Amino acid sequence: MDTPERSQIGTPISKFEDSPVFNYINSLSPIKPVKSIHITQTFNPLNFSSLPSVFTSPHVNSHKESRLKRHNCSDPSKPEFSSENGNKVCTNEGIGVDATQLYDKSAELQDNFDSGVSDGEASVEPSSEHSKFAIELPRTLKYDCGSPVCDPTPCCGTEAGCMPTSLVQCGQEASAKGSSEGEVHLSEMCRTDQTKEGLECDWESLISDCPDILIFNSPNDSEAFKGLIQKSVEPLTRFCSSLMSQLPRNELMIMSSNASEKLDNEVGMYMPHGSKAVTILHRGMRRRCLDFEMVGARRKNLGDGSNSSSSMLSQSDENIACHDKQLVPFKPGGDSSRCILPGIGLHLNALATTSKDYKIQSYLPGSTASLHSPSNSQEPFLQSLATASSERETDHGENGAAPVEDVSQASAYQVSDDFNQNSPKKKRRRLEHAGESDACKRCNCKKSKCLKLYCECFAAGVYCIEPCSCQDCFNKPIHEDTVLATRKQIESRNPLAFAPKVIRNSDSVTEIGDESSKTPASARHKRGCNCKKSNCLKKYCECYQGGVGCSIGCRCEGCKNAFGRKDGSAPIGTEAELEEETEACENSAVDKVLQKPEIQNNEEQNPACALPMTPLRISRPMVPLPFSSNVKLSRASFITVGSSSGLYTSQKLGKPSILRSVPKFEKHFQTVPEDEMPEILRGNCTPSTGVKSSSPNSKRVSPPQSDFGASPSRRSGRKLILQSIPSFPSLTQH
DNA sequence: GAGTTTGAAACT
DNA sequence: CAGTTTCAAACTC
Repeated sequence: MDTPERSQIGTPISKFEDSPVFNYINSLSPIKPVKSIHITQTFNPLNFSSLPSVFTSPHVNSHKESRLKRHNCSDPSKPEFSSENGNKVCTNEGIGVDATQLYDKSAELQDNFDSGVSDGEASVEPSSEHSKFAIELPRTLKYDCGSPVCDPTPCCGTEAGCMPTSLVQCGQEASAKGSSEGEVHLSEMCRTDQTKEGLECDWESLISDCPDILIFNSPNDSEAFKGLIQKSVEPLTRFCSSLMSQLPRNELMIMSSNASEKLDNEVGMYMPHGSKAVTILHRGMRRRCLDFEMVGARRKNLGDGSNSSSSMLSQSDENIACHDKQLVPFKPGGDSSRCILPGIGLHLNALATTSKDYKIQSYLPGSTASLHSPSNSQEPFLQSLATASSERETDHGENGAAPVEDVSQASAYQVSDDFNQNSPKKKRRRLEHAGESDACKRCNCKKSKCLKLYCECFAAGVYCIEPCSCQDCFNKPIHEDTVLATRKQIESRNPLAFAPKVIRNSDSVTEIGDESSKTPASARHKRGCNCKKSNCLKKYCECYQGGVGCSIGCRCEGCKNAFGRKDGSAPIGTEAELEEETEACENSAVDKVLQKPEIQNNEEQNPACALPMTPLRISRPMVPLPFSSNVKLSRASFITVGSSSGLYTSQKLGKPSILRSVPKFEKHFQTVPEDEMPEILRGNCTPSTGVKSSSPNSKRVSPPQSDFGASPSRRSGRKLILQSIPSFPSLTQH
């Protein structure tokens, strides 16, 4: 349905005109949709018609295209699109683009929309240029309208007409006013990493945010407009939600806080409670990840509306924030560092990354960041958008064995998927052997339907994919509802269930001098292990698997964890860490071997990574760690969502660490401005508390919490923790 | 590749 | 909260 309509749109009138929205817009705008034709053409083929195909297989479909786009655009030099709009165009696609570019792009896109669809008030700009972009638009639009969920008719039809206008206007304004300014209504626009934008938009917010832009003859008009938009919103939001669920692994979707919230509200049914509509997939993630955020955190943003950079709580928010604020400031040349997404994977949400100073490192707690890359920082984030594919390739390429995976992952997950090996197991092993097991693990569930934490995929917050050899798998986009519901259920039972199991201190990386910090010891398993026979020397041990030492929180027996034994009596604090680290150092050659990889990882995680990554760097991390920890972490990080509980935990714990291990984390802490801290973190976030209490594992988690919770200084502690995220150090306080 | 071991997750 | 069962990964042969 969509397709035909859309295509027709190009032919100016036809059905499109019929849509109420369209009509409304037309009435509003002096300009007539002559140019719509351009758009139409573009849209028809690509976007709407093939929606199902596009979304259906997140893994494959979108990637291919995205990939192509990326390549094309990634190259700034490429003038193809550039010309007038050129850079912008590329930006959309190319992740690598600067924030500014992105910003511009959004504006352009909007423009495009205008020209293509209805000019509405935006009319101001000449559409001629837009036509050029039209080509690209379709691409972007694809994602938008394609979704089956979305009502083709209302959604697409209207979208084309409506969205563009409103958005365009806002975007134009923003761009016009100030690209320099920082404020960006553009942010309101939705974007996917590559070019797919416009997925979701908060119409209301747009309208409210861009009062200047939108001109209504009368109050009634505005209301009417809203109404129209609203109508279209619902399907749109649905579509978005579905879209998100189906986004290709590498895709990054960025929404404004408002938009995201709206989505959440609208799509609540689709999204897990408190989860963010925004889905962020990063390199590490090949699959779509659901980002579950604390709603509360987000709320703040909402309130902030335009500027509240400070309040960004969730990842998505962060992202948004970056785009909104930071991105704008961004210069192409760049401070890559500015918009640093703390850890992409992790709870990005929890971390508020607004400040430029932030270094990814701090955030990156081991969780996500660690992953391969440098992506930890926002910059990486941005880069990733632009260059995700390239990076991956690089990274893995270095590994040597991994290349296949990386490559595949990088640009097209499909590839990896396609990269069929005869048996799933083999595939899996292959990958693992490649050393990049981390990239993606595949599960082999038989009875859990991949809806329990037994399933690594599910636990990681990712859908199972072809390579999985699971049976009766429900962990697929098709069963999204079930997955979300189950997830929710599990989270209700244990808020930390989806938190990264291992919390790492990324700080170490920052401080080059400190090798000790780099040691796994700095990281700890959130709950600790309970090993009895493995002596914490095998992967059965989650601590060992995660490449971290055991801590007091562990209930293991006969612990011989190479990364650090739990000292029953020893305080966990910094000292403990030091001890552990020392031990680790002392460890036999084996340990050393093991440790090395870890260190490397840390480095990668390190904020430094945020800087443009050199292939070397990338390569290092890529090196297969003896432990798959990286992998898991990476995954986990993405997943985490949830509740961020992990973060919270770490935070609480972290406090103490700050006191003792000031040197390590100090920097980070300093860097972090309170303003930027998420509400949750700042305040007594109930969530954290709740998490603690609720968590079944409270055993380990709770201790630190309780201790800290009592302390008045909590706040500061949290801050510190957030940045550094040393989970266990906190224990030391005692 | 099949079977065993292990410990987390889930259940009672 | 503790004990038991279930489950799937890790490991061994």
